This record gives sequence, structure tokens and C-alpha cells, in this order.
Amino acid sequence: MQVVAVTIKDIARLSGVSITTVSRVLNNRPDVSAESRRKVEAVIASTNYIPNNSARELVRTDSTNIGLVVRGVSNPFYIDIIQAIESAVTDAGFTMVLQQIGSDKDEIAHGAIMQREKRLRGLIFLGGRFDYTPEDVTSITVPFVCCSYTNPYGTLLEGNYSSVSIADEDTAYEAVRYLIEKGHQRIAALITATNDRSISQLRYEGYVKALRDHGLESGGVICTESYDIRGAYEAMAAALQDKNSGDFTALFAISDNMAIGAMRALRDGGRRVPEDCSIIAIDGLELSAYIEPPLTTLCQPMEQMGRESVRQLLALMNGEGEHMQHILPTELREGRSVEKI
Amino acid sequence: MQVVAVTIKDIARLSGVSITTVSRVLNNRPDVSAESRRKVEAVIASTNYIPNNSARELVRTDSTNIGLVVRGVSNPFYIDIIQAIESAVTDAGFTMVLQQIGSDKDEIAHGAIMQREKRLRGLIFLGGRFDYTPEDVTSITVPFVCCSYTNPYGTLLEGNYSSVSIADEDTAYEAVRYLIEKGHQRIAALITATNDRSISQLRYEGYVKALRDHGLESGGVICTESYDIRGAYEAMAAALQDKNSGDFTALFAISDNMAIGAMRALRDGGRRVPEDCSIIAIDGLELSAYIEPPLTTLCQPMEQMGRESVRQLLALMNGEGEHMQHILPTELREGRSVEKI
DNA sequence: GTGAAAGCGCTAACAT
DNA sequence: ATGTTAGCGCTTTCAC
Repeated sequence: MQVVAVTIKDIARLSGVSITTVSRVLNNRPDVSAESRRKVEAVIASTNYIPNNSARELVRTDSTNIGLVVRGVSNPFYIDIIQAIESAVTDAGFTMVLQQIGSDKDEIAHGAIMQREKRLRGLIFLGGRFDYTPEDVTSITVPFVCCSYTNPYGTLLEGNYSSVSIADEDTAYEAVRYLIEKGHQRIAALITATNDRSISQLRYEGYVKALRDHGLESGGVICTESYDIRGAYEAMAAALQDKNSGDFTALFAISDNMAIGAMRALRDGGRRVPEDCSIIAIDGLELSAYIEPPLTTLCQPMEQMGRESVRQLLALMNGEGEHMQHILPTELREGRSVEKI
Repeated sequence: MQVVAVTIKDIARLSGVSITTVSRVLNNRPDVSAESRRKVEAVIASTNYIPNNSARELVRTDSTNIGLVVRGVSNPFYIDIIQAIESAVTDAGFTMVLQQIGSDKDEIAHGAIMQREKRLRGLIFLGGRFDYTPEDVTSITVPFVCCSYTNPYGTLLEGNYSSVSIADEDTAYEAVRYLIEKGHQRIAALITATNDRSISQLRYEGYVKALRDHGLESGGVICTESYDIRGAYEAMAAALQDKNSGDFTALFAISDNMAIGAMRALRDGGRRVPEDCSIIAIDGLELSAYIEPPLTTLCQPMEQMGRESVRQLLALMNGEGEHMQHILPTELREGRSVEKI
């Protein structure tokens, strides 16, 4: 099955012109006679010739590649962002090169490798770590933008990197305040961990602050193993078994996905949603509006987040923009998962 | 921001050895003295040097790349398959190169290009067209496997290509028979089109056959613009407005996603699920088990489908296997979306 | 309008 | 154990 590749040399030989002329045809250069062009194109078509990209990239000094490193393959929240980024990148005349990596991998290292391999002009990180050090960042020598997260713990200087995200802590605060305004006093939180330096931690901190500002005790903090539905289901099911937990009238979940898992566990435990337990979440997946009951959630502007990341990156690439932390607003989408009590 | 790249030559110069020695260190060859290796590694670390992959791939004759072309970016059904493929490919010592393309794009053309650019040893197509011609296929000169679909209309000879999929028509038949066994007589179908040569058409044919075999009339065929939730919602909502439609006690949806959209539209139209309308679908998304009511669906063995595709591909690559159409079984997962009447 | 020749960064004989 | 050398397939001066 080993096929001997057709090269530019073969095309040149078969069409009776030089390699240079073939190259010109390949790159749509004007300085080729119609006659030569026709011959070369005919040979290319008949041989199924496809230029070797490695060779092209090796010799070319410029490129139009923008890299996108996505951390955490199966996060449904990313899909719309990826599409927005892809279309914005394409609109700007660049090519998006996507790389997915597991949540246990280091996106900076991958980005650095990709930058060289693909001769990237810029990089976007989607869903990355929070604790970059200035040294980490030096391995990336092209402009980059953090999309959907920022560097809240100040391990980077604000003027030294760019990000586009929501205000996680504030958004969580708003979600919890919404529940409080609906009369809830015992509000539980469904998170991954209180101190894992992740989005979960930020949203948890918003939850804590909202409770404190309103003089409320926590209705329980339920931690999951993972961000997925099943993890949320199991954590909630376990919490309901626990006699010390479960005494809450409302739940704040850090993601729609986790809210859906928790909702099922609540029902399986004999609690109705929202009659016995209200639920609010953050993310705003399209799906969440279709389930029963429709989930009340704070929507991230995914489309805008993607486009804004690209806009910022292009500005940096052109040497125009300053580094900045772009904070986008979220929007409450009321479903029927929260009830006034 | 234009950074002059560090090359192997610089590393050689800075560490006082030849380029070859650096190359040996890079490729973990044994024939380098500990001393040289140490020096080279130190220089590499201090310069953040990353080998230029284009140059490596250009000169290498072999590669360990297997390409995966995914058609239709946002299909949630693919995510588990992709992960299964990735892990199987990695386990076999190969690297998976993923490329997503829109449903309006031609995966064969992309695969052909990718094959050359990435020096692929094999290709897997996930979610492709049904109507390949033998000529289309000639542009792919490495072994390939069609995953999740096959070539049911016989435009290819069976012994000339490989595929791993479910029996779409039979599975749809089974779904509809399940509804019939539950006492339903007026069963509607939610599909994209009756004759678009897609999975939708195959499943529609299974629906038609099941009705015919049981002497039933169709309860209505509802066609959507697209495979997504919203498209299904709108199509169903429109059907319910139509006085001539809507006279069904059960719905067969060709995908979980579409079932979820339809379920919402039914409820918004004042119908309870399953009391007023039962629903069954095909796919078996994890999510579908968590919604209310849990969706009754015929699960595709996504994990197995991915692994089997890789197994078949590796066999072809080794010149061992024969071309074959692998048909995997589906499994009924009963939720509570179907009621006996 | 066309071609010869240099070289992109790297690997792999083939010396030594 | 190490270095010298010849290309991989392509683009790009620079002549003509």
C-alpha cells in the first residue's frame, strides 16, 4: 500500500516545463503563459497531485495560521465558541488550526510546540489553567489570548497578557442573589472544589460572598469528581443520602451540565424541581432551554467571546492593541427551574 | 513580534557539537555520550528550542499519523467516538490528527489533502457522505474506514471499502416496532428528509417498513431543516399548528437531539410526554438518560464503534484484513418517554 | 515568460 | 561516539 508520492518534479517533467513554472501555477502567479498553465493544470489533475505541505511550510517565511488549543475535549460549552472563532479567523483571511488536549495536559507546552510546527502567527487558548507563571509564558513568542478564562490570582501582570472572559465571581454572585431574591435562605452549591484554582473556585467564591453579604449560612457545598453530568449526578445522589446534607431549598450549580446531572439525582431522590428544590446555573447551553423544566441560567456570550478573542488577537498581531482583560457580560435566561418561596 | 527561530544549527553551535549529534539527542538515539547529551539538553532547555516539524516530516519517510476527518462539527454523538478513536490510535503507537469540516464540505477531498500534508498511514471518516463513487475513492491512496456510516446504496463495491456502523434501517424498524408493541397505531416520524441519501433516509425507510409490516398508516412525517435541537423544535411546533398533522400518539425521532427539541415543542403545544405522546429515538447520548422524562432510545455502541474502526484500519494498514462492512448492534435503553396505551 | 540554483531545518547513510 | 554530506519537496531570487 506504500504509494510513491507524486512531486512537483514529476509534474514538471510530465508537462515539459521547469519546476519553477509548476510552482508558479500552484501559487497562482500571474507570470505564466496561458499555454504553460493549461498544460501544468492538466497534468496535476490527471495525477491527483497534492503539494507536500511540509515542504511548503518549511520554505515559506510567512504563514496565515492561528492556533486554537482547547483544553477538555468534551465540554459542550466550547462548541459554539470554537465555531465563532473559526469563522472569525477565516473571515480575517487566516486559517484556524485546532488542537484538543486533555484537562490533564499543559496547554502552554502544546501551544509552544504548535507554534513552531505550524508556524503560528497567533494563539488562542480555550479553557486553560489559571496559574501561569511569567516563565511559562516566555515559551510562547507569538501573541496569544486566553478565551473564557483569565488570570485572577495575579500570577501574571495585567499588562502582560490578554484575555476574554466573563466575571466568574460576579456572575456566581448574581446567580445566588437571584435565588435569595426568590426567597431562598438555604442554598447549596455544586462545584468541583473550593480551592482548585479553577473556574469552579471563582464561582464558589462568588457564592460565598453572596451568602455573606446577605447574612446567610451555606446550605451545603457539594463537590464532584469531574465537570460532567454523571459526576454531578453521583455527587448529588451521595449528598442526598447524607443526613447532614440535603437541607436546602435551592441549588447553585457552576455549570449547566452539572445542573442537569444534579436535577436527575434530586428527582431520583424524590424531590421535585423546582417545587422542592430550585436550581440555577451558569453557562447557557442551548440545550438547557429545551429540557424540562427549562433551566434558569446565566448565559455566557459564547459567540461574542469567540469573536472578541480573535479581534483582540489580530490587534496584537498587528502591533496595534494593548494587552487587556476583556470582561463580557452574562445574561440571565429565566427558565422554570427556580421557584419563589 | 517577529521572532527569529532557534534552529538545530544554533543548538549545535551553542553546545559545541555537530548538528547530527543534536539530532540524535532529539530522537533519543542511544549512540550519544552522556556528556554530549547533557550539554545539548541544557542548551535546548535554555533556548526553548522546539524542532521544526515541517522539516522533520519532510525528510522522514515513515510517519505514525492516522487522520480522522469529522464531518459536522457540533454533533454531540461524535464526541465519545472521537475519544474512543483517539485512545485506540494512541494505544497502537500512532498519533491521531483530527480535522473537523462542515457538513457542506467534501471529506474525501479533505482526506486526500490531509493524507499528503500529514503523511498519513491511514484515515478514518466520521460522519460522511453516502454516495462515494469509485473515482472519489481513488484520490485516497492509504487505507481508510468509514465510521458510523456505510455505503448502503451500492455506489461502491462491498469488497472495496471498509465501514463500521449500525444497521440504520433495522434499528429504526426496531424502534418503531417497540412503539407498536406498546400499542401505538398512529406513529409520526421526525426526520430531515425522506430522500437525501443520509442516515435520515435510512432510518426513515426502517420506519416505513415497520409500519407496512404491521399494516399501519403513517402518523405523519415531519421534516426539519437541520439535525439540531432548534430545527427539531421548530418543525414540530409547525406540525402541531397544522390541523392535518398532530394526530399521533407516538413519535419516532431519528436522533436523541431532535427528540429533545421535539419534546419541548410538544409540551409547549400542551401535550404531555409520555402521557399524550410517547417518544423514542436513536443514538443514546449520555445526556438523554438524565433529562425528564429519561428518553427511551436505541444506543449506538460509540466506544466500540471507535475502537472497531481503528482495529479494522490497523489491520488494513498491515495488509492483514479484508475489506468489510462491520455492523454493530444497538441496545435499547428504556427511559420513561414511551407509555403503553 | 521561463529556468537554474540556493536553501528552508532536519534526518540518515556513510565515513571515521 | 561523532561529524560530513546528501537530499526530502518546495519557494524564491536572479539571470536570461
